[in-house]
Amino acid sequence: MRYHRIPDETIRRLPVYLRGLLSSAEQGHERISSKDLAEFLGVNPWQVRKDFSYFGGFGTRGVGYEVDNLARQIKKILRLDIVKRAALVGVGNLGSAVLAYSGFRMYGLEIAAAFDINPKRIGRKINDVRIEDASKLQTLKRRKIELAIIAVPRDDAQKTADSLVKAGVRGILNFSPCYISVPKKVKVITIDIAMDLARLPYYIPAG
Amino acid sequence: MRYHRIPDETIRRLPVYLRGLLSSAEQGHERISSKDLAEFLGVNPWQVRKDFSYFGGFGTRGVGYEVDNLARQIKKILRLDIVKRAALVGVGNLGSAVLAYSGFRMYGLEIAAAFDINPKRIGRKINDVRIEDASKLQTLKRRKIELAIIAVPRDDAQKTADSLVKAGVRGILNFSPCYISVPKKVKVITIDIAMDLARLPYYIPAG
DNA sequence: CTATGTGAATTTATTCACAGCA
DNA sequence: TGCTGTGAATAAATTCACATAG
Repeated sequence: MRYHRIPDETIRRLPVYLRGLLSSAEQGHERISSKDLAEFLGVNPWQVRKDFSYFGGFGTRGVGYEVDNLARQIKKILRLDIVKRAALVGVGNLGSAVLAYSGFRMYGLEIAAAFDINPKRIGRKINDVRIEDASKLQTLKRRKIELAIIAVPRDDAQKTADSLVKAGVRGILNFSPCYISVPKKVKVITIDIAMDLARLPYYIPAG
Repeated sequence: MRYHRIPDETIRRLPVYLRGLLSSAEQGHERISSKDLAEFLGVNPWQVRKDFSYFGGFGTRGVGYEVDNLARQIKKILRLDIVKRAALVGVGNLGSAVLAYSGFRMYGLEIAAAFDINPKRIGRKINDVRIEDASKLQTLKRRKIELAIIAVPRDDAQKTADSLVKAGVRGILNFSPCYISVPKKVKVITIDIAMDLARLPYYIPAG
């Protein structure tokens, strides 16, 4: 492998591969070929191999990939090899669902704190996480929590992000349907549920 | 404008533009320039103009875009000009949040039906939608509902998708963390919350 | 003989620079 | 003059084809 910039799309796919590998391990497989992995995930085998090749390749020619090892390598690349803790801000409908969601664990992610401004919610516990007053967001700094999930109403999203950045957060998963502006060193990924649904009708020819 | 295939990425951005335009209209603006729209959404002005140019261009040189008209045009392209009804399958934590979410309306989308297999949930109402027995999925055909949201546990996702396809559904928003296989005529968009969060640490250099 | 790894070819998407119209 | 619209240039990503290693 020669020096390459890693394509962003490759990074986007790594968690997909990881998911497939963890499933495969669950099913007791020790080895998997790019073909089988690709099929399971709905992508192309050569895409899989190309993606891995950016990191030097993890397989054995003629054989395939060793499932556990590959999963471990990907976790390392994604910096998921040590458990990462995240804070949730906004424990409404969506926030509560996120807090109750069990799918983070497989990636070594843990929702370790939750915040809200609603006094009725503060103090309650969901999934062993006590909901704290959102005015205490600065405590994230000394708690060394650098990831956050924003699930507040749209009009509060930007100032929530500002507080999070001030508290040292460096990665934000944003569920609010708006663009949020942050310093370059902070990475934001926005999920807009309605927008994704809104894109479906385009692909459905007149009916 | 010459004949072009519309890039998929352009389609992906159209709902983003629409969101910006609706916000702009809300704030009382009648016109907007590609520069202002782009800034508001966190994209480049030339990207905005290029995207619109695939459809022939909607603006007036030297002036900008007429907000209402542009929003209407985009809705038409996305086939959101007439209200589209969607069914939700799986009314657990995430499903309930989706059902309670108010953000669909702005795109002319409506969650018009909800299904679950849990007898405790069947019959309950959330947001005026009565939860029906998931064995009644076939009724979607005569109700002319062609969009669906899957929010069931991972291991039920594929067979839920199969039932939906059988019921005539042609667009699926899948919240289950797995690939689901469908006929080519059906479009699936998968949102995997954990996966998106899992991608953040990569962008955060050692700390 | 099998399945990986990777340069090269191709396709797709972004960015630029400026012509064209109000 | 100002901002759109768009070919052309550039960059990025995907696909291919096959050499290579086990």
